[in-house]
Amino acid sequence: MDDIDKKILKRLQENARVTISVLSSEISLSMPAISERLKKLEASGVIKQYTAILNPELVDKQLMALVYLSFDNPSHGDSFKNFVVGESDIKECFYITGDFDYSLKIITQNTTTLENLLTRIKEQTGVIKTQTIVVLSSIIDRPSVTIE
Amino acid sequence: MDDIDKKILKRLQENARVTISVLSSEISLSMPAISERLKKLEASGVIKQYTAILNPELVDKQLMALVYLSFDNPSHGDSFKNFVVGESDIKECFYITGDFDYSLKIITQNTTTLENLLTRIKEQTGVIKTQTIVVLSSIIDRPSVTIE
DNA sequence: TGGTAAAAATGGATGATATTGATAAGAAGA
DNA sequence: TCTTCTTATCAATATCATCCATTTTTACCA
Repeated sequence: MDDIDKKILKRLQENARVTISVLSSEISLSMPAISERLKKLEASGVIKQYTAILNPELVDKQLMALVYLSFDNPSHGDSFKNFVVGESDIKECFYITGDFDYSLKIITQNTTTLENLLTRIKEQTGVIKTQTIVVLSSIIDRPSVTIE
Repeated sequence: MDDIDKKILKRLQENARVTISVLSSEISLSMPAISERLKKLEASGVIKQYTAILNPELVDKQLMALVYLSFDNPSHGDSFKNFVVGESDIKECFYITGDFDYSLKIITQNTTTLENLLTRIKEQTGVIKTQTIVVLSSIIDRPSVTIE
């Protein structure tokens, strides 16, 4: 991955719908050259996905919360993973160091839907401790890793 | 925003580089109609951004950490925000309820770069307490909010 | 250093895709 | 019912992406 690839990635992070012809003129490389590099970046897995970032308030997801939880023993990891994958309002799930085992980021409609989700979480077998923190405001929320 | 708009958004979340002609045939609506709806969704701010999600391991960002911090009084919010905006390894910064004032999600190169960033964070005026949690593994990491 | 093979870039032609403008269909309100 | 606004379609044009043959560049090794 050289400087040209980094320029392509940086541009696609800013705007994933940028055309190859625009990339071509900005980077001063022919369109087929850009196109081939892009295909390789996609095939190699450097680019995981192209996605549209939506405004949460405008699609009726007004509440963000962070939930931490612990299990009585580590054997419940697989079933918990299946649960988490099926809950579309759980946006992040990390296995972490510290007092808790997992951290979750939840983006949901309102306190009612949060309450229901928390109930489902606490019903998972092996969950012995949870802590919920409500996000009051988002200072920054950058997608993914960035190329310098 | 009707069902057709939701279909467009859902598809763009899956793949932000999907062409209008593909959307047109999938949704059974003419290309100009899709194009116009898309422009409106962009102009209204429902679509905040199109971005490429990169593989952190393949762009040399191997370490994720969650940092919590408190201020001695609320007056330092503005300067802290400026600081956070300038630190590209800080991916999320939320003002939160609970024992701490802010939560940060950091994606960085290694323990050395994390240490340096933590030092800079603790140097911010008014910071009286921090806690750092290292992410061991990511179970799920979904971008943004989703349309059902 | 010079020669060779592999990789990457270019240019022009072709095919696909997007936009424009004119027009028609459908819904809401007087 | 008529008007008006919105949203759709169609056809033409313009733009864009891909393909393929050729050239240039890079990397490697004698």
